[in-house]
Amino acid sequence: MPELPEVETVVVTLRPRVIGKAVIDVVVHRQDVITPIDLDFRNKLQGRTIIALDRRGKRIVFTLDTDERFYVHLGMTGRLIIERPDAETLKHTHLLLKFDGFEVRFRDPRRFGGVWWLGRADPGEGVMGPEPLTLRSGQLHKLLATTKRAIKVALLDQHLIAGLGNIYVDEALHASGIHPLTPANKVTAKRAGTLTQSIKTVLKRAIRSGGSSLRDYVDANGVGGGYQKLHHVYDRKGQPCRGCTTPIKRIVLGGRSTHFCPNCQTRSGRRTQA
DNA sequence: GTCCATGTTCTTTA
DNA sequence: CTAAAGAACATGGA
Repeated sequence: MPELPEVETVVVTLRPRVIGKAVIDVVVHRQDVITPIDLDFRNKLQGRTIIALDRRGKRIVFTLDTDERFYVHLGMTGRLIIERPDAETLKHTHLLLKFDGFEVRFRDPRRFGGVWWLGRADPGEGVMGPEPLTLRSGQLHKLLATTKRAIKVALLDQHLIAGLGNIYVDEALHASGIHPLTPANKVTAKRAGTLTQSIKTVLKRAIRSGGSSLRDYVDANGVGGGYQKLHHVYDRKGQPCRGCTTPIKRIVLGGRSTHFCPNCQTRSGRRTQA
């Protein structure tokens, strides 16, 4: 469920509820969602006040009044939801943060997500690419020049650029008319500039719609997003391109399903397409 | 039963 | 060293 727009929406809806609030208690139902696995998370948080809540890539970063931090990653099916203390505890609820009058619950059936303790380390950890919303035009071109991988695969690499996932890479490539199989280092400076703009536009629109709810994504208030209705290619295999009516194609790249319009999206290096 | 899923990481192979 | 391909993680829905 979680790419940059979804994670941003969770942060924006959660932030006003937890900033300046003290954690009264913590209940850990599954210790193995926490890294390091032997951390006494309850002891670390109990009585501490949340002084900041931020997003870095797809990470939701909590800062405590001790200046220590931890982050939640939602993985594929994770949710971070505000609920009343008397609300039924649903299956796959692994963690509860109890505040005065409400709880923040982490639920994640597939458990690809979890909690990572940072201490005073940087949330980017030196292994995360730049934030796409503040990307400068020449910056992307420079990053893409470092790899021959298909542009689709390169943009999914969080080390190269942070926050993009399967939906928004497909949408941004379509918006900029770039074929997903184009080698990253063959993307011209001009096209990289267009792509930079497309990435920002797509992400901003998605944030404005509260993200994409395809399966079970909801924000911290349990409200779904609406951007899935505005997708041009993602999850639209066989349906007409909104620009030219050509049926949207689906291929597999880097093990991920990839959607594009074979008419609107071209490869920079001439020749036929796959 | 089969295939697929908004993510990440590791292993194998070239 | 780069990188492609595949598998792995775990669960649920169509």
